Amino acid sequence: MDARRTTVRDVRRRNRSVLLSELYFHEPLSRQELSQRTGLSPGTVSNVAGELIAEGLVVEAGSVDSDGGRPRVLLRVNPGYGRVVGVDVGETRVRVESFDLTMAPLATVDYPLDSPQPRPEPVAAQILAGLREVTEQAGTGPVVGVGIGVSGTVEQGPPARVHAQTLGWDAVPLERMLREGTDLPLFIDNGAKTLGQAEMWFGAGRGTRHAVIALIGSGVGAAVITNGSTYRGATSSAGEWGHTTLVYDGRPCRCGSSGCLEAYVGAEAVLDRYREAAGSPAPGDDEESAITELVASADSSPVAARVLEETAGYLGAGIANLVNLFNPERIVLGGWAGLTLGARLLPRVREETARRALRHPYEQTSIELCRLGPDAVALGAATLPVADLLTDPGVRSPA
Amino acid sequence: MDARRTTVRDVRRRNRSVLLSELYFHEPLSRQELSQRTGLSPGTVSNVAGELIAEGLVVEAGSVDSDGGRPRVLLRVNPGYGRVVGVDVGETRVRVESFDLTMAPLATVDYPLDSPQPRPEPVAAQILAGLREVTEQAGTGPVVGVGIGVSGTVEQGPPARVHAQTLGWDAVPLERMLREGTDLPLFIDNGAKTLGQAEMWFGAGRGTRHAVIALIGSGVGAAVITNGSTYRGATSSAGEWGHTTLVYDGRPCRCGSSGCLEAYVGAEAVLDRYREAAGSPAPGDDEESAITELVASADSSPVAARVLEETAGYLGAGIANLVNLFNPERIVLGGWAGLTLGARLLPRVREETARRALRHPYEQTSIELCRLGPDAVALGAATLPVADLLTDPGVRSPA
DNA sequence: ACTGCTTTTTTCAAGCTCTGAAATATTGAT
DNA sequence: ATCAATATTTCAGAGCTTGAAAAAAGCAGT
Repeated sequence: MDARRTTVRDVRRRNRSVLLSELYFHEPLSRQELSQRTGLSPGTVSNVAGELIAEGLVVEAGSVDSDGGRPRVLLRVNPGYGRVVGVDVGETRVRVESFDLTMAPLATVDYPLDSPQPRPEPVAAQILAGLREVTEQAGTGPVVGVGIGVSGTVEQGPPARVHAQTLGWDAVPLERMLREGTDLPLFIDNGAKTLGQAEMWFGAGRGTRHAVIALIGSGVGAAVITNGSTYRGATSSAGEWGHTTLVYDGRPCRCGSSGCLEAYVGAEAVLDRYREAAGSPAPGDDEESAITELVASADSSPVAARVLEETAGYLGAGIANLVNLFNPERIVLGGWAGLTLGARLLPRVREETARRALRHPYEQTSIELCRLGPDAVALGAATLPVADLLTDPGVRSPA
Repeated sequence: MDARRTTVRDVRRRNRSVLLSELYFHEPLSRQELSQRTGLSPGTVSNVAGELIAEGLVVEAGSVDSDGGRPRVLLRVNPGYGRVVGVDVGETRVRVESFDLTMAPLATVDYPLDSPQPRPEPVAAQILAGLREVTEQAGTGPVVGVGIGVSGTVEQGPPARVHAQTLGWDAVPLERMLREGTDLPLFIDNGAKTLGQAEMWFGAGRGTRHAVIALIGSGVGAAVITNGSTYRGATSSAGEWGHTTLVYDGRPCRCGSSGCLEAYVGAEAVLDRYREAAGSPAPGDDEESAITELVASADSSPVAARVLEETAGYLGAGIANLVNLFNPERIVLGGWAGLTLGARLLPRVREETARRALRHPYEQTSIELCRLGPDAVALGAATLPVADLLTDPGVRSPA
């Protein structure tokens, strides 16, 4: 099927990748441990590690006793080998953040969007300005790459194009637009997917290979991770959980269809349902505080309690669908509304999911809350160039 | 992540696989064409092909002029290298079928199941008997492997266990039970998945890498193919489309939940809905003829027309969910009921899907009918050992 | 028949890569 | 100092692919 030849050189590429990845996620490690973990012979580990050290990607860092014998020299990824930048193009602001190679944050800038439906050109300009800014601030070493998480679906190009209904963007060639201002490697992806990536590397998804990060904000989205990598489908718009029909011919959804999950458990939808049930809007200046208020009032207000109870039902059913279709090891519930609602509703959501999902896949799944919060979109985006580096560490020029 | 070392030997393994697969799906091919298609140098192709020929996996088959020069020698996979057996453990019978390596059918035997809830032991005995039978009948060459498609979810072991609610099987160690009667390599999988595999190789899924085979029989299932291979999830029970909630708190489903897709578009459910609407059961002795009758009567019976129209709506919504979540290139509608209903309803189903799915992923998808019919479960199962052979052609002993 | 021309296959030295075994390095204990 | 215990490095050996050159196999014309 996959008619791609393999040469001896690919062997080295792959083994460099295996070694570096192992080190990245389990540092510090001695050559000897590395040999055991990767299955490579000590000779090869020594050889490859030497190469990586010479290139500056890896550094020796102290040593540790080994009862009686020569001490083990510990190796780590060199955080200063280079920097990566993550960009979060949200619905209200552009955030640009830089990190060292081990994802320690270095600098951040935020730009508010001037309109809820900003034109793409100024946004691209903001991204480029932010890029310059964080690059000039703290940190040394070349920028290895830039990851960009956008709240919309991204058609992987080249050049990548962005379709974002909420921003009013249709097939915006963001990659080409940025390309005019920078030569750095660019990685553009959907924001929900980059957030999912962040949870997989550093949050509640750690250690699993099959997970779904279910995100509830004003809208609803998901990142599906299968076999350790983000599931994209044919044109990388997979995972549109929010617009999955849950209530046939139910409430109208902003996508034009009706009965979508988002029309029931999205923050906006929850508040709408409350308003209809209570006859008056939920208190709070904005969606975010309104949801918080709603959850807080559940103990005293029967109406709020009922709306939340119903929400748990819908959400449980939506999650059960994920369980049945994807059979993940873990479902991670996040997004700002997901966290607020989940803090109270998680046990009920688990029950409702159990009631509706098939027993066998349900038993294989744990349902948990996100650990990183909704601001991790930029972190996850910055992860993309690092992942690329780990997958194929070798094409780039040494520092 | 994937801490697996690679050695020089893997290079040969992979290239053997690439070459053999290319040949399998595009034969006949000359060495020179093979070199172009795989990207391997002529020298390597010659070398690897020679090895495969010596082992009997590949044969030279005629030659073809090449204007003016030395004629090209055509190569093909040797159909007589060995045989494969496919088993279909359905709800009413066990079918065992043998094929040559290129999937030309050689022999078939059927055994009716003595009860709708047969005990596993006699079924295993029937499989083994069928295996002996088809092996002794037509065909020569050793049996390379046996694939088994079971109507239930299969927990890939080892040993593989089968959970089949309709058969009344719970964690049946089918692999171990068969192992006592044969030493052949066994591949056990869900019947919907093997049928999907058959459609991918020889049916409506050919040429795509991302597809969903949606199957409607008495129940409803699906096989999801991503990146060219069947999606299994963490414990290989992924793709349970039929028990996905489509109508929140809707009709009760035999799985214990309610509002499942299966409770609306499964053959049994369609007939139930007709009975409720018409006040009398649909004509026909069994489910299959009843569905056929129902479709046939739609032009004259308003009730039948309405039930079918509603079915198209539910099915369209269910398919739209697949489109949104998996973003496939193609949706293939099959199963005996799916084919009968689809013959009439396909245009309406497409419309309903379009109405409910997101525009972008919908435009990437074509919706078609199965080409192989529901009997291809055994064919698809027999495909499993072949796929294994193509992936790693080398461990086995030469013919 | 023989020669020249064209195109396909095979052959082969070179250059990589991993491995297992042996050699070397490093440190604490005697 | 010397020994013992480990950790690393070195190195010959074997397996791969490659690109170039050589060989093979027809066809056409003389």
